[in-house]
Amino acid sequence: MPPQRATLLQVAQRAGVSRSTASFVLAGRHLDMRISEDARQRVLRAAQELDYRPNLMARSLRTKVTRTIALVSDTLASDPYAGRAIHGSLAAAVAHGHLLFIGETEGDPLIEEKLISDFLDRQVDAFVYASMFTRYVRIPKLLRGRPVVLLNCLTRAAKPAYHAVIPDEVAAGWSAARVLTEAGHRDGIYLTGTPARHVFAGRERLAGIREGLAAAGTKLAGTIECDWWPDSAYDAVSRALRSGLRPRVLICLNDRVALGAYQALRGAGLDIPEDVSVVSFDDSELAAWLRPQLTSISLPHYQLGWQAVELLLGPAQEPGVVRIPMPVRQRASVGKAIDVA
Amino acid sequence: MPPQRATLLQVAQRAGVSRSTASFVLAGRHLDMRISEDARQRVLRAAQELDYRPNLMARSLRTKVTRTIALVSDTLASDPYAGRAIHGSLAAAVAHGHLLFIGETEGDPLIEEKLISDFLDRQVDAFVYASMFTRYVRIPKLLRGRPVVLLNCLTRAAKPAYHAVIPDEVAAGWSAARVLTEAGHRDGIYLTGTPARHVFAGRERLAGIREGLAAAGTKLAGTIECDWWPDSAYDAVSRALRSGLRPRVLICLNDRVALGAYQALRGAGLDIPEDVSVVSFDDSELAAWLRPQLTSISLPHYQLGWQAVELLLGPAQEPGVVRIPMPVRQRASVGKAIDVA
DNA sequence: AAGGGTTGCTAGATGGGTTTAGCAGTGAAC
DNA sequence: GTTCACTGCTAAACCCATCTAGCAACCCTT
Repeated sequence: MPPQRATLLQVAQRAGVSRSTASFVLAGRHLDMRISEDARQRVLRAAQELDYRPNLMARSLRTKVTRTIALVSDTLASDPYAGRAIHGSLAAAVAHGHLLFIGETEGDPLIEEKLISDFLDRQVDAFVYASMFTRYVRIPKLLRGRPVVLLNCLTRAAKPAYHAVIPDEVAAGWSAARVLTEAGHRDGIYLTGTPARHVFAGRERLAGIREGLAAAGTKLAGTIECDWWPDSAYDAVSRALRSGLRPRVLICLNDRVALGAYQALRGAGLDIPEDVSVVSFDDSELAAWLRPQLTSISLPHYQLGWQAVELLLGPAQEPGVVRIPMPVRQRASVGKAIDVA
Repeated sequence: MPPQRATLLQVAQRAGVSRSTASFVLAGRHLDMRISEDARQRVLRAAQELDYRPNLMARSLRTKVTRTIALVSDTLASDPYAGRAIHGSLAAAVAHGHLLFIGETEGDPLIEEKLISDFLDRQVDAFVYASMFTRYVRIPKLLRGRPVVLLNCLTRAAKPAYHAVIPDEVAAGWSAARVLTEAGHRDGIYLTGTPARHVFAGRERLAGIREGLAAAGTKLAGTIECDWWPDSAYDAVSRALRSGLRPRVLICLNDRVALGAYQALRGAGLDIPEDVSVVSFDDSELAAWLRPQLTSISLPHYQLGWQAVELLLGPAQEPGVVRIPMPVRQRASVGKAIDVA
């Protein structure tokens, strides 16, 4: 049996004023409304004595502002690391005095519509529309014209109507290339993992890698094709090694691929980074656990989530695509190139 | 500019009835209130034509029920896997027609108080109070006497006032022991990882392991002390192997420890499971990625989250501690014991 | 003494629902 | 012809804030 909350009426009565006066005082509008200092003090004291907290439902009913936002994702909560995007959104929401609802659509348009309706029925102020993988999306009808920021996804509109926050994958590709070229690597650089055309991260990472290597006057020696999972990478890299391939560098399209590559290289008796350097993307927990620790270009989930909510609740800006830098986590898997001249 | 929502008044006017009548019809209380079938149909049609959806803020103001719950955690959203508990809670909440707020206290009592106040101001119906690590907690003052379920934590109260949902770690210890004894292992079984007394999971897992082994007429040969991280485990196991220890089985207190153990065993030229069998706890993603795949006793985060909300919103039950089974994920890291007789 | 300005406050409408209490109208019973 | 029950509905209170419009009291001016 928690204590009954005091209402504004009770505060007003205790202070000997009307509800209106109490409301003005507590809203800090006493100057507007010319409330005497004496009355003000009485209201403030009464509110404190009764431990008054306004009923935000009642306030919101009147003001149409709930100070709540909803994060609608496809499967964000399911993914271990993408959960950090939720964490970042949450932190930014709280920093702006808002609370955060979360909801998952499982990628199902019917669930999505139901979920958004439920949020609208509760009068949420704004939405973060998030995707697990970076991709193009259509804004659901119910969200059109409302305050929405896209998290890890984009619309195809020529003139963007919404903010979109995505990781800067092209720059990340450049970073990976720079890590290698600065260590003197120019030859035997193989991409590991299939950069499927429809996978945003793969396409852009590859583009950045190509540009970065080209800028340093070199290029990829080839690609070891595989899915983005340890198993597939292990098989592919093992096969490549057995067929006589002797890479000097593997650029793995994510850390899971790197794990598979590590296992394959170890299995073939090759040392990292003495025989083969490895650089990867994502900087998941795994990267710091591998031996040697893996140099990886970080996917800043937390920042993505934070920035999305910041665009939603911070000072208004022209809608557009915000690309969040992917910082390099330099560790021990990239060695100096041996001069073969 | 999203379309203006129709109000109950507009529905009533279009149907040619009063707000009261429209409300009764839409609440399905037409029999109670003796509304003619004709009037009922008119209201229903009007509601459909106007695409009427009730304003839940207004309803909640009156009924004191918001159909929202709050998940208050210390650092749950930060942890990759514990995020699945949020996912489970979310799914259960939605299944009961509720929406879920989340909030993080970072373990700070001041933030916690502020956060809970914010939730109470928004009239949430109930709380899930969650902890990252299983541990004893005190219920915050503001939550006393309200509907609260503890997720992955416990109170010390002799007579429990709240439901608590925790993983059944003792049974998990038994399971680990059973996996080994059924494969014929009796000797050279080493615990890996320090089961600190104040760490619930460690204490209970160890107790279960001891009981399980004893029931099969054997016991632990010793403990390789280390923190619950790959690095520490790698160092400790490497050191133990160098000092001449020849374990037949390592029971790792979690998958990260198992990763370190794998690395150390591999480094010493030992094969898994031919030379050494490994069993572990948590069944994180990692377990399926290691070579050979790791047999691990699963920490069912999703189930924990689901069950907590189920206890909150499902049929009322006597408060008490609910232990969620930790299923065995049998993979390839445990081999048959070689008969040394 | 009438008119105007200022000060300090309040009545009451408003938001959009739920729910209690009760009112007409009809038909049947006595 | 009165009483009664029943049917079908509605007025208005209620939840708890916000906020517009305006009132009473006082002082000052002319």
